Amino acid sequence: MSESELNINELKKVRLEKLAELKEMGIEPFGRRFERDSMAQNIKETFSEWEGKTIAIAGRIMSKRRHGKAGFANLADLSGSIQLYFRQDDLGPEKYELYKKLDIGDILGIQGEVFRTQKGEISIHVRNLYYLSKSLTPLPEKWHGLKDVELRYRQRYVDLIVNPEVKEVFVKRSRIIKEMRNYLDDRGFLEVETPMMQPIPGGATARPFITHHNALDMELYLRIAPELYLKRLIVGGLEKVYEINRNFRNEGISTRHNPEFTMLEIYQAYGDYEVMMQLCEDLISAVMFKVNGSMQIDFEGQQLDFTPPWRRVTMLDAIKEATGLDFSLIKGDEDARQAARQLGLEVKEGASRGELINEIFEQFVEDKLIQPTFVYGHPVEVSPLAKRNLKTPEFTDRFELFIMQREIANAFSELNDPIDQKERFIKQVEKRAGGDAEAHMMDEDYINALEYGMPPAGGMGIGIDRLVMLMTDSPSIRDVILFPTLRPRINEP
RNA sequence: GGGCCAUUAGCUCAGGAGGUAGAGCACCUGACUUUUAAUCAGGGUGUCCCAGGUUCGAGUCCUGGAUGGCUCACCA
Repeated sequence: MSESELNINELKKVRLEKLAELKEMGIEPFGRRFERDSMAQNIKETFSEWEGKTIAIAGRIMSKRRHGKAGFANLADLSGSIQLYFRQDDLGPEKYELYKKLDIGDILGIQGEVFRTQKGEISIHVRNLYYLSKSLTPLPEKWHGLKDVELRYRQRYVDLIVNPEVKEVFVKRSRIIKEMRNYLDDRGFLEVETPMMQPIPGGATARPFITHHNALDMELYLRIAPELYLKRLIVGGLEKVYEINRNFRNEGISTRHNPEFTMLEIYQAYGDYEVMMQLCEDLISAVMFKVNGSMQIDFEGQQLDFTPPWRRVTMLDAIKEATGLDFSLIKGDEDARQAARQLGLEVKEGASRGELINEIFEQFVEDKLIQPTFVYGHPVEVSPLAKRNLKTPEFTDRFELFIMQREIANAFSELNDPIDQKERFIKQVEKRAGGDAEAHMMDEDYINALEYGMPPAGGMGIGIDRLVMLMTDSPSIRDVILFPTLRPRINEP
């Protein structure tokens, strides 16, 4: 006997005995294909059409109430759950014995007639039952469900079985993404796939995961963003492209950060950041309406209103509003450092005006942005891939969408000047040499692509997980990712 | 990575001031042919997260560790 068999608990032993008994009766406990013709919720919603009819249904036994020679059980499928009624006089002693042996968690195929009990519960009067899968491990308690968050994330399959609201979140997540695809496909955008493993990880400032390719004997990085590849496609003439896929960032984990997360990135040739702003507002509000049926949602007790148009404010105006500081009057780096110190910020040696503007924004403004708000006009220092603003070249044509203090989208007019781009890469490389592990690496091939000529373009990234959090009122990113990253646990299933 | 908190039965949780382990659900035995958190009678199934230490004695106190949650830092 192996150790795991020795350590098996009593509850499991009982089920293994039942399994053996089923086999002795000639019943295969792990069945095969079952042709079902109905779903639980559908039967309940349109009962009059089903009453008295014989149907076939399949699902998992979630509860059982036996009364001597008759009894009930509840069967759950994807749609919901429905009550089953078993009666020895109708089933015969052999099949009734199968009912008696049922455990909560077993997966059955059922044939029977739809009816309503004396107490009014729509039910199925079972005529035949087929074991499709015997459950050997008992499920958590029916009333409280599974609450232990660690177990919920580690064993999401159990979470999905016993906590119906979890299933709803992920069904909704799927619908949100589907509606995004519909929206973009309808407007002529082409969905593409670009490398997840990149020799130079670009398109964002973040630490990458490093891996190694044996045959090529080279380091590869899991992508931190698809941006530079998608823009190569804009150079190539695909004009309107998007990608919905995972990014990987080797950084801290929190309620808003998972090492792998899903981004939607969109690029449109001949557009700019204002086109993207419009697209962003249209896209998110359209998805919101299709999925939620309303432009208002509750998030952690806060009413959010997605009705367009959304507020638009420059970063400098937002700072002025929150702090009283008018950076249009604070010109040099030294004056900026002085102003930042007055706000109580710890100012790094040599911090530039643009960097400080960004820092002040993050410190004093972000947490005030509750309703959907576009903040635009970011300093060029923190926007190495964005086009400069024509009138104020120290700022870029860039915006971020904030909802509920979180950055949901980031977009800009794409920098298509290869000479400017190269200079900005060089600045990033200098920062990197100075110890900033998140600064960009030089990407010569990307410069090469730009040198062939990239049409002016607008580009945007939308964090899908955070949007799903908002739309499903989920406090943690782990609630919207089926299998969030956790430390592996030894000696546990 | 720092701070705070948590970890007890399959699940949800109690365990006062250190005295040798509890409840509900689940499970097992029996009764019950339209119940529904079914009911009734009986049964406790445990590495009290791990390793040390203090003590006559530790689920409880101390030290270290593991895992998780929140939070700060970092970021999207």
